[in-house]
Amino acid sequence: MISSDVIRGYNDTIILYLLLEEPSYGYEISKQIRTLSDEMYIIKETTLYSAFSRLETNGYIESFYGDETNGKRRTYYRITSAGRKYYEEKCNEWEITKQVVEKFIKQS
Amino acid sequence: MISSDVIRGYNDTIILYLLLEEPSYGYEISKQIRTLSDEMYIIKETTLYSAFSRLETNGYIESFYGDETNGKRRTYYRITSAGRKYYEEKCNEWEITKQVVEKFIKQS
DNA sequence: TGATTTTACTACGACAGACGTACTACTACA
DNA sequence: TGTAGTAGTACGTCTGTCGTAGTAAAATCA
Repeated sequence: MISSDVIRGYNDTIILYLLLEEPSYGYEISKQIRTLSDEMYIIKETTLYSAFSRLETNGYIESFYGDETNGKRRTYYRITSAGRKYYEEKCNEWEITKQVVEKFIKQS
Repeated sequence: MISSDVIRGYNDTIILYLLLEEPSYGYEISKQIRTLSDEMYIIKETTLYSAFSRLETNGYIESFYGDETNGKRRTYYRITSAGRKYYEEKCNEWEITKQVVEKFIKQS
């Protein structure tokens, strides 16, 4: 299990990645993060929804209501072109971050 | 330049790494981070000194006063065995974090 | 000799992101 | 009818980072 502090800077990036192909909604994204990470990272609900609102405020995603549901009404999110651009930047930043961190890590 | 949010979870680890071989002090560590990261990451003074106090509170480092100085009196820090153990754990965690994050990153 | 720069650190308050807890609301199914 | 699963909201707290400012002593330079 990963501590939230180390992944903190990448929550937004992870969410954007999961919206690249098609719009999705909170509960689904939360499950995808869980399974794609092999249960190594389970995002907290409150963290996820506050990320959505931050991303929307910043213009990286847009929300709309869906019809079909298996419970409470879903809020779907769609990535914007600004969001795609931001995602690309974060991917580049990741490469640099990785290089920097690894100067201070002893590989076992 | 790396944004502080992405490296946030690794400030403590970076500091501990720089104390593995021999005790050091704030100003020196700050310069080492700067040069070792090729100017990619420049830690803020306040961030650094608050990390020291956190690490000491947690028993990962110990402080003592040095004699020689080129300015104000230095506070040196020495890593403890608990600190070494914590560092090792963080290195292992890094490997996992890296794997997880890279599932959500598109390499260019 | 006096002024400025560099070294080395401290104090204090603000802010953002993550999180705990609790709650709402609707569907499916036994 | 009630329990589990789906889907999301509200609210307050905590931690780490950072901006700003200030202290203090040695080194450097004019």
